[in-house]
Amino acid sequence: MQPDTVIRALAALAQEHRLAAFRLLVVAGPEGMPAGAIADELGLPASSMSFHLAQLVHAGLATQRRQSRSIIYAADFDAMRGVMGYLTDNCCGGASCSPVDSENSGERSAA
Amino acid sequence: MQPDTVIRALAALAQEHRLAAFRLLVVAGPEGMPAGAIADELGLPASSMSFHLAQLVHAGLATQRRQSRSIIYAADFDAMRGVMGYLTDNCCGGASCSPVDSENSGERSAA
DNA sequence: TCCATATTTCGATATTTATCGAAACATTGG
DNA sequence: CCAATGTTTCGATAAATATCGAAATATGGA
Repeated sequence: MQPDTVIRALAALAQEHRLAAFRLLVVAGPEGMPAGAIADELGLPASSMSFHLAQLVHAGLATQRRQSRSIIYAADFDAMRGVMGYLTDNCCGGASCSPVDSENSGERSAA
Repeated sequence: MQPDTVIRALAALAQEHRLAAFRLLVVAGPEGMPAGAIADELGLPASSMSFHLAQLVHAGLATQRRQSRSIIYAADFDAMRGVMGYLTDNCCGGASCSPVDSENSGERSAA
């Protein structure tokens, strides 16, 4: 993953409403969530939400598909994995920054 | 780690020169690096570099200490760990987002 | 066809961010 | 005390971003 791609992804997540939206998409899983439901959940006007969702898509962190009248957004987990990989490789001092601690057997579900 | 803190950190890293600077600090380790050396490395005017380094410090990702005439910046690895933990916990679908291939993916792009 | 629903695009505006030279500030050495 | 060095702060400006109502664009159903 190239620095420019990472920067776009980080910029997309570095905003209150987009981070919240992305978290909703992560919870929603591969099936995704319609734009209106996300806007309702976050209490944002449709046009503002559309603006932010478009940025997530443009950053490669979310996908977009139409289903009847709704447009369904879904998190792109591969892209997020790529970002995490880049940060681990380039922005962490060795393995000490790895989110999966050595004592933990590999799962870090809820904290 | 609170969303607001994470957002500030992500915003700090979501900029070409700051991401490059932070990577230099990560390589430099706890001893850190003087502002001038970072500016030289990145080919930026001192005032621009100072602006970006201040943002890294304000975001909590770097520390600042004076040593004689130089001001030494160093990466705050705990803060970075905190960011990684938040992303893993909240922005990844379970453990599937863990960068398992970080060791053998020979990707090493320059910033 | 006509209307309701779901979402995006447009337009205008306010805020934030990035840039960099010049000037100011702090520290060291002569 | 004065000059040199390393860095920050100031000022001005350009560019990007966030906001949201209104209008436009799809889709589905009566």
